[in-house]
Amino acid sequence: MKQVGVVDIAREAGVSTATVSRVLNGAESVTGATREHVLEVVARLGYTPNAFAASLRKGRNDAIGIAVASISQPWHVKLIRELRRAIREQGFTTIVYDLEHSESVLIEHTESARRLRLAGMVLATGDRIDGDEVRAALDRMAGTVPLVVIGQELPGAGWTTVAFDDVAASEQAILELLGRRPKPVLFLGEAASSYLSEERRIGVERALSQFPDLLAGSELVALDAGMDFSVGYREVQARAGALARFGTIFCVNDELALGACRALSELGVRVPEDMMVIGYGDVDMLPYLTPSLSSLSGDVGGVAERVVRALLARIEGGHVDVGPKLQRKIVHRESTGG
Amino acid sequence: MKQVGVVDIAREAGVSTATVSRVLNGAESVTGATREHVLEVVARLGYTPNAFAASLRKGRNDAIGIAVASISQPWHVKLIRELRRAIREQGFTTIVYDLEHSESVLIEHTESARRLRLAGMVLATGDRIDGDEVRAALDRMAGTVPLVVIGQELPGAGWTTVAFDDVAASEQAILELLGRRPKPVLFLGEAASSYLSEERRIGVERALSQFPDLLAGSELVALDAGMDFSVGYREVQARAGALARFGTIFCVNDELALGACRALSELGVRVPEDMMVIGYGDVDMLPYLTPSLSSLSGDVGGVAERVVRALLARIEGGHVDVGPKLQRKIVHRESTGG
DNA sequence: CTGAAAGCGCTTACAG
DNA sequence: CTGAAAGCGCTTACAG
Repeated sequence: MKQVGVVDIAREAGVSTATVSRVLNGAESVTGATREHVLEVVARLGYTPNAFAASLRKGRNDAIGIAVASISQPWHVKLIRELRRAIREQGFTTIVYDLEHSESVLIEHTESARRLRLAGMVLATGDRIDGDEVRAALDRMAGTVPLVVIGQELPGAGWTTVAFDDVAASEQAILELLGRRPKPVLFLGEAASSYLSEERRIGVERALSQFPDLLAGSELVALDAGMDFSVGYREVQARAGALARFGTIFCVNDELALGACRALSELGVRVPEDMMVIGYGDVDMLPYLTPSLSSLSGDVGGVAERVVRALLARIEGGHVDVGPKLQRKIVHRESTGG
Repeated sequence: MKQVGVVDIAREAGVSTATVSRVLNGAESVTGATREHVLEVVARLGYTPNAFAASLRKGRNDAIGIAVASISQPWHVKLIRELRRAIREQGFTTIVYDLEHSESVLIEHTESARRLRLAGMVLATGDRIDGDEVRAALDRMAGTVPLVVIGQELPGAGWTTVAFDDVAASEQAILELLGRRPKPVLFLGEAASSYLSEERRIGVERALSQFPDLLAGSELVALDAGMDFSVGYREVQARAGALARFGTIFCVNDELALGACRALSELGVRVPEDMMVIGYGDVDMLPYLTPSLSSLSGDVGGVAERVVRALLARIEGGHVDVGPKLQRKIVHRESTGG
């Protein structure tokens, strides 16, 4: 069964394919009566234009890619929602890519973006993108697809960056928590593969360096095993005997913090009385946990807005000043004493 | 700056565009030397084929759509991962659609699927799809795009369904829990808009109907407000005075169960001593909550495998017997007494 | 306001 | 094993 095309519609409606195309693309010039008639035929024959033919002819694709490190992480899902909303307001469609924290998947997606001649691409990941292969793939993609990266700045990159000031956020949070309880900190971060962890660790160190004795007692862990609940759980369990020396567990994301809390509860360590716990991202579920979890929150809608503004500027061949890094704020809940 | 195309490669390599195409599509017939040379030129000029032109000419698209009710729900994300893996093994690419629990978004996506001439579509949602408009859009899509639906069966539908036997799962779970504690049940489900809730409610009723006095004391709630943490929390809070009469809170998903637990904890109701709580889906985080949450789990990988098998059969114009409904099993954790 | 015709960039019978 | 040429289904100058 052959699908119906413009020519079928044109023949049936007694007009040219040009007129059909004009009606379907909302051209002003078509007479009311003609328009009605064509639309009636389109509906009757159940015609849907072939997107490939249209894009090929137009020489452009109105889709913008949204690539996130992992759709398993609620923060990224929130970001996707906000970006979609902002992008659709500008008349573009979106296509979501899940990187699954994998370099090879990212590289594949850059190729897909090129093949599809995407109008633009947004990349949000805390994983490093400065490895040789990844960097080359991104540079290659950015050559034809305007790119905006969320979260990390690379020297000499051919794209725009929108980011939170995580160094400052971490520093300030640690100072505030040390004010509540001046004891060493256990920082659960990720190894060299994570740009975000690096930034956040630097902030923590910066704050602690004001108190050399506390810094000496602190432990800044660099994990290699991903960042989910199980890892937070395992790392705290592994330090069961040494927990008394810490006053705060500072986690590079909310999932780690959740896992850490579970381990503490099993070990009989009370939160926040014996240990404060805080995460990063301020995901929706945090108020509903027991204890409810404190976190460093950031304005996702604000990020989306900036990203889209920057992307549109790039698409139109210009640049735009995205302004200073965005600020985070600390949200206290039970896990830091409310 | 015009993008480079096959003709540029052909000219530079001193061959025809046909040969370039053959090399790029892995045809057997090309000589080793020619192949090497063409690939060298492709790499040197940084050529990426135009996906629109290729698909238009080939008359097909090797992409399969995966539409889920909401990517905010971890169970759906797990499903996406498994489906992607299974689909890619078959040589297709995937494209993810987030329905955001919205009928209009679903309808838009069916149109997108038609325009893109997708090779197939997988739809996973617990929301009803038998409303007039939605049903019409799905029928229309299924006319050209092979469709497999996960989770709900519709009479006379032109697609294949793969589903869990949720009626049986709920019935069995309730019977088991009544064995542990013969008290009335508070069921938190969704209103008429949810097919899944309906199935699960029926199972619960079926089990309770064996114990008329318990059925009389039970309450089967039909919520209208979505299914996230906040709803579970609010509904339990709203029944603060009446909780003593129930022995179990049975939730239609894990997020509701999490919210319910938080409310119970605030009200000083101990889980599981005073109240058992169980959810649906067995999401990854459950073991790390306090208390850890019991749930009805299902084999997501098994679903993905069946779906892909059914979809391939449809794509090739045939049908396939997907077999009986899949079984769930109850996973006991602290919230039901371990 | 409308139509005839060219052409977007590929792939694939067909011929050699 | 390779090339010349047709054609996938649209949209858009161009002409009327």
